[in-house]
Amino acid sequence: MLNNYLQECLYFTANRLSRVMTKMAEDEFAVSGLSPTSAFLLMAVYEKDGISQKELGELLHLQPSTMTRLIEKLIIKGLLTSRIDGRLSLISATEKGKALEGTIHECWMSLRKRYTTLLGEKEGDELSLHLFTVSDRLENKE
Amino acid sequence: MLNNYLQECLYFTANRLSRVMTKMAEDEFAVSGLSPTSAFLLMAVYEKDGISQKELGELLHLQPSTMTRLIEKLIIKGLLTSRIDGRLSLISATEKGKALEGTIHECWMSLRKRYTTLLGEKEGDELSLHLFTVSDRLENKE
DNA sequence: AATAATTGCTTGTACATACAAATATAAATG
DNA sequence: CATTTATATTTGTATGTACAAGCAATTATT
Repeated sequence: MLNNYLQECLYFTANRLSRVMTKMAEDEFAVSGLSPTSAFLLMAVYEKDGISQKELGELLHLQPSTMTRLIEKLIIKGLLTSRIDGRLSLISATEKGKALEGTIHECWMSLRKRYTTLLGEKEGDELSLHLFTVSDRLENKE
Repeated sequence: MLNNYLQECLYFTANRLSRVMTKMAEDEFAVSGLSPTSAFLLMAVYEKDGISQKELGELLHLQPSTMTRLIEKLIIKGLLTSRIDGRLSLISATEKGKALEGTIHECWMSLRKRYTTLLGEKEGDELSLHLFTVSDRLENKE
């Protein structure tokens, strides 16, 4: 009976999956010396040098204060720089930051391989896309 | 291109969904004065008075140290008691804890209603069950 | 029975994320 | 142009969860 509650509650199942995936991702990204989220943040900066902090937050679906803290750490590590433009904070990768691009990409591929091996490639990708659209539906309507 | 990375990465989509659902659940459980996880812990104790801390952890898929901390808080609130039996810690609800059963059940139903309204009842339930089995598959095979 | 190994719980510490309030800049309105 | 409002960021603080190391109690081995 309680098991039903747990399996049927999207709060619980989503959080559990999140914990499992986080552990797996931290494991795969460990060789880069970065948390998975920081790694993705860097990827976003590779794609668009000088991207604003706000836009980064929207991409990653993280709160402004969280962005401040994440970026702060990466600046301290010497991987990012920021310059202020009006009320925007524009973020770029340093040389040291750019040097990590290959490693990060490899980590991301290992991670993907690891879970698609367990779930099947098709199912893994479909699930991920599904979760993306579900989050949208849950968030964008009030 | 980056968007693809984000939509295709189960780490990201799972974590995003987890954040969305956590916020929704905290919102719905607020009237009970409990975090959603604490509320589910109490539900587990209602179902099996004197359940061991270990078994609770297995049900909720949380680490032992996390269980210690969660239970500790609920004991301080006067909702649970624990007694030691050998190396097990057996957990029961106090009268005050039992008095919350109705409220908690209502919160859980509102939460479920809230997301099934957005996703459809069938899809919401199926997704939850799916995430449950996916987590199992990702965890139980090494 | 005495020592070793296992099991369950706790404690210290750390990390990711968030909210609320504060700050700083820009835009809009009178 | 002065004042209000909106926007982007930062800071202080809080919460949930976990890991690693330690402690305590039980079980196994000799």
